[in-house]
Amino acid sequence: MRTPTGAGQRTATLSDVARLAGVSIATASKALNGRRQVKAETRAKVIDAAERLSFSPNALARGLLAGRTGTVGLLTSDLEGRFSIPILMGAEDAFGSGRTSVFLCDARGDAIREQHHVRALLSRRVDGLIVVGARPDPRASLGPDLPVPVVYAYAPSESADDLSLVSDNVGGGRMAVEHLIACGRRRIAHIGGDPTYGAARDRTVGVLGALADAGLELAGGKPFYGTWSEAWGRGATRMLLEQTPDVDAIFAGSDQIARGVLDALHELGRDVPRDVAVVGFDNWEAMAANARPPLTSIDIRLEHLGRIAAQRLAAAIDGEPTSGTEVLPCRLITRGSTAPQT
Amino acid sequence: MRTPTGAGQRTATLSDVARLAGVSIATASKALNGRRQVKAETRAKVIDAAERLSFSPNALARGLLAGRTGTVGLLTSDLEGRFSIPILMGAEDAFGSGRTSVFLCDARGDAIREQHHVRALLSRRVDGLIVVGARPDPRASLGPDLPVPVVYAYAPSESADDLSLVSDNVGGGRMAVEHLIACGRRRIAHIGGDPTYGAARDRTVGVLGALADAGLELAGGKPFYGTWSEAWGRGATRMLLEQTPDVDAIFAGSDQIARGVLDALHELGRDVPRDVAVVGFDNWEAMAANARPPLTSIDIRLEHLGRIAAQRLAAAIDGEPTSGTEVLPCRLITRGSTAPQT
DNA sequence: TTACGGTCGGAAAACCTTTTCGGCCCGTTT
DNA sequence: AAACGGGCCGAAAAGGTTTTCCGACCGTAA
Repeated sequence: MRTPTGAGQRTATLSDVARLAGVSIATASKALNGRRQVKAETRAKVIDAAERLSFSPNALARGLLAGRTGTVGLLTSDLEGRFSIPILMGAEDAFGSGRTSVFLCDARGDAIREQHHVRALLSRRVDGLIVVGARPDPRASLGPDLPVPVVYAYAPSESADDLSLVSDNVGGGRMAVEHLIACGRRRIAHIGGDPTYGAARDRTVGVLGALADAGLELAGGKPFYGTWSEAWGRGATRMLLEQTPDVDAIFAGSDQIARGVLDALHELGRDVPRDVAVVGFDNWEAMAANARPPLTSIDIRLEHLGRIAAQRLAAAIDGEPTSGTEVLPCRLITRGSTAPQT
Repeated sequence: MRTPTGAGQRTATLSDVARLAGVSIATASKALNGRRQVKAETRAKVIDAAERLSFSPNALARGLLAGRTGTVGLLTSDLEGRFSIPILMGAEDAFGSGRTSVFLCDARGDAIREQHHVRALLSRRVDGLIVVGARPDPRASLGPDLPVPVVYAYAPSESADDLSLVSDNVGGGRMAVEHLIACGRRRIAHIGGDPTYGAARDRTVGVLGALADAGLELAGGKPFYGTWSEAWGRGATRMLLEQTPDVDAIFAGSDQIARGVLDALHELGRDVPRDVAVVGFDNWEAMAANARPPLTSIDIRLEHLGRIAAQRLAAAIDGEPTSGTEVLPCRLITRGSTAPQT
């Protein structure tokens, strides 16, 4: 066998440790794992030997024996990592510094690649999978007969037998509008994103609900739908103001759209937040915090989503599976674009 | 043993396949791996049995035996995934649909977490590591005596014995200015990022080089340094225009800064690109493509970086290690903010 | 009929760790 | 003095795969 590169010697194995410590392999194993059938003195000798050899137990052998690898796959389809990295962080946090590691693979929204990765992960005997879809709409299930539990996050599975975790877009829309109302706004418009996204429509549902509860009408008469782009935010704002000049608040379907909204308002000479308050969605830090003024936004708490996903997955691995769709609440992040009216 | 959740039956093993096919384990293995000491008819029987049981070989057992796992760890410290996801994609591409998988872990720039992940990856016997730093400056080496080869990408290692891959910030700065000159600009200013970043200073070096070659001076007299934010881009632009009103081009140290520059120029009544051309850096799609006008930017080709990193790592794993720092060229992406003067 | 070469299948070792069970030794009790 | 019990340690099996080597069988040539 060729010696690996930067590598020094072949990695030490347990029998190397045992030999150096002058004990059997079994005793070495027990000593290192805290089993208490070894004399303290013997244990110390073994531990010392292990350190000297910088021994690290072979997780392959351990996993082979235990039937568990302490490994979880996070399969994403996110092209920019905006969603998956926070979810990954949350999941890592949930597993803490324990034995379980989370590994991320990117399928790029390609079903072939996804299949490839699933096979690779399963052959490596991960204990479970977290699947993060490309967009928040329901996606095809990986199937009912996988050998490990699966949790779908961000995008739910089409199958009700799977466990899915999604964020509460209806509640988020409601939250945005309630905040605007609390800021004293009454003529609230909504510039949504791509209407082929369920999330876009759900947010509108929340908007209309909150308005109805407050006895208000949607300014502009109807929600505007377009694309998830700044350009659409600009265009829609111009249309809206032309048609309904007395708008005093705009809830945008995403932070990108909100950036366009801010831009257009600025150009049209409307002060934000004095004349018009603006709320975005996603709390995409780079977009929202750097806007002028900084953008109030609905945070969908992806880290939290990842943490819950990991908890549910751990429970399922331990034999307590769940199914159905769990809807996680959003959170309002207040910034300058909605400073309450004075 | 408890049966896993969504799981059906225990996963099939090679001996299950062998039994179903009526052959020995050895023969089953050879049949599935294309060894040619089995009759075609026997092979067919085995393959059929494997499919019926949806057999997938246990990579743990295989790796244990082979001393190789076909696994590479991508250890990142990137908080938003803007850098690591493209690098991950490039690396996955380089390994193609072959046997090797790339798994990403996030250390969040925390040395403790990084150590933890390194240990976890090594105990799982990855064949190599790609380390992606948090920022493009040199970072501490993981050490010379790891049992597997390591490639540092984006941020070089402090040790010359390691192999590092970085993007050519000097060349990128040069490229931006040369482009502006080619567009007919002569009074070119530079609004850089955080001067504690080597990358910020390197880009300036390229800028000054290109200007010198063309016999030009830097407009504004000196490069401006600040932070990597839109706010800084806005502020610096205002300062710059007050002091040097006849500027006809601005090269910004990042796309975020460039967004601020565009914003300020717009506010000051300068048309882009007619009065002032603007070039950004990073080619951060969401920022650059949605700017108004769309932003010409220097692309540091992270996918390419990931691809090369994977190739070098593969070579090192195969016993042909390299060391030193390899500098990869950038690429200019032309958009509306520098339409050539007519 | 015997010897020989080639083809194909199987037994067994190896990879590394954990755990069970048996055995040894020493001290204590009857 | 004999028996018993407890504390420590080691032998061995198990987990799933690949590979090496050996043996069996068949057909052909002498």
